[in-house]
Amino acid sequence: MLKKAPKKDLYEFVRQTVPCVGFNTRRATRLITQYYDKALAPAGLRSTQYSLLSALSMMGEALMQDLASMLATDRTTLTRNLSPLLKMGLIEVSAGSDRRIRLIKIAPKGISALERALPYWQKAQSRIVDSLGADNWDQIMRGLHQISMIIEEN
Amino acid sequence: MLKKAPKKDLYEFVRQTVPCVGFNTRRATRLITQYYDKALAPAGLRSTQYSLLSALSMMGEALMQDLASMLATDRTTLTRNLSPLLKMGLIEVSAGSDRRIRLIKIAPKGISALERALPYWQKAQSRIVDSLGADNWDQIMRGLHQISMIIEEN
DNA sequence: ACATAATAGGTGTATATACACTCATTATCG
DNA sequence: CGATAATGAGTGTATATACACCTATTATGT
Repeated sequence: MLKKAPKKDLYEFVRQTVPCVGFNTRRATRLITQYYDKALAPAGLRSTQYSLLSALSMMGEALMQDLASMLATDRTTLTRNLSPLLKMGLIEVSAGSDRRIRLIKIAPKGISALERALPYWQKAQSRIVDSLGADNWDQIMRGLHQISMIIEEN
Repeated sequence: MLKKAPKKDLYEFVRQTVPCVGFNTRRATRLITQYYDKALAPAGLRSTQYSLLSALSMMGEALMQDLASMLATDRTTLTRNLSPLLKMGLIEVSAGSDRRIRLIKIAPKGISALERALPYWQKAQSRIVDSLGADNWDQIMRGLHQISMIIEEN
């Protein structure tokens, strides 16, 4: 029954029968991640890796915990996410005066990688934002941040 | 600098400096998934598992591919997602007349698990939707479906 | 009928994600 | 100053995710 239904009907079906906030955001995010992963593939980066490098390029040197807050990932997830970037030489890790601390920094090779990836990201991004309209996207993004605040403010 | 900033400032910072659709949806989805995972933990289910059982309870018997379309996951991801549910005895897999096909069905034990989880889900869900307002959430959800359509219609 | 296409699904591998637990280092309090 | 608490980070394990590649079965064209 679902097999032959056009995509649009499937969306209606899903939207009307699964009201769960988690289900719908996760579903959309899977599609979005697949989309950006494919778009960034020619630059040799995955979505998460691009985001991480992007965040690092804006933050300068960062502690694991600051980065984890920024990305809203678990601290231990970040350790695993950094590992392929470290292996590729795109980031650098150094020790602070407090010997518990690791300072994470984007490496020159990481900056090159970001620059190489930028046009691919831009193309993927604008195809979505242009279709949505900037105002519409801004509304959605604000909504997502509202949800984030509701969750974290507890 | 980020360390001592209140959460609200962090959101503003993130929103203004990382415009990426993928980054923002993934970030919010991480928080949302963590939230539902915690909420559903007393019932012994993760978010994905609850969604899967939920979808199955609505679809009746389903092919792998229909289920994959419904959830917008890769076919092979679904195989792995089903495995813990199968191990817990919450779903059943049978063969169709076409011997390539696997028919997936929720098991009686799965229905019980869903029923046990429902009040936990309801509480988590309404805390978000009540805070957002139903109209607001509906807008966001429509926005996410719009993005999904833009991506899949290509 | 047989060679070839198409279809349904699984495995190997790599990354993404988080919890429970652990280790090392620093801060704090008596 | 020394015992204890707090802090910063890593590992073990399990699930989530998808791509490349593979197997088995069915459909199709001549």
